[in-house]
Amino acid sequence: MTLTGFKLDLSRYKSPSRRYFSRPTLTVAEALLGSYVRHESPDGIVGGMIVEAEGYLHTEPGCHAFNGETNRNRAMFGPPGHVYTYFTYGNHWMFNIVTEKEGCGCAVLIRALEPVEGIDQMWSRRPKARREIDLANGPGKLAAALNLSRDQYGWDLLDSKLSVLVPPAGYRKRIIKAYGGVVTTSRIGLGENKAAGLPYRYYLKEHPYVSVRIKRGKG
DNA sequence: GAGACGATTTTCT
DNA sequence: GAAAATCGTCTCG
Repeated sequence: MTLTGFKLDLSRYKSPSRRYFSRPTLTVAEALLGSYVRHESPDGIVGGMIVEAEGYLHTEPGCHAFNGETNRNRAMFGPPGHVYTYFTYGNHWMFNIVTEKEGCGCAVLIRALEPVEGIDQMWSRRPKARREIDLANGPGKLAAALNLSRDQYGWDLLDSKLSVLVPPAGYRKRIIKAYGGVVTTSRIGLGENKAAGLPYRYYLKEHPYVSVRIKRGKG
């Protein structure tokens, strides 16, 4: 039983195929809600259910790949289902999943999750958190809680210590319903001239572990 | 090699 | 609600 009352049955989750990640970025971003991220880190397994994600398309300036390939964003141009991590604001790592065809430059930012496995380890990696809800309700917090950083850059989610597991369709529908459906809004933290208004953010409406609830856009 | 900036978090008012 | 903290990456010279 999780803190939110919904009984998450991890045994029903399975590894997706490569095709799961090669679909359109926004499709993947929404599909990842209710999915599970699991990291078999050296200090133990940590994992949780994704409750918030954002899509980034190479065609819009909010995306790191908008201006082409660089040393930093190279992983975004790799095969789908691989990991793109980057460092920002002097302190924080962000965890992204590459989508669409290889060479596309598209990805999904995982912004929040509900801790399920390895919660003790998450507490140790998030010493400033006061409540369990604060362990991973933001992209920087999430990466810290899951022990993700430069080390995971370019990893394959289908063949590494870091993986995504997806629930059966019917079970996923129950999850979505349990949390009041999916909300679509504009993305968080983008400058005004960086396609800030595009509705590429998705989260579980009533889930308490979502990072930010007030932002313009539909929903 | 210098300067500007950021897909954030935390603390203080 | 405002602002500091903090440093890798990119751009330009």
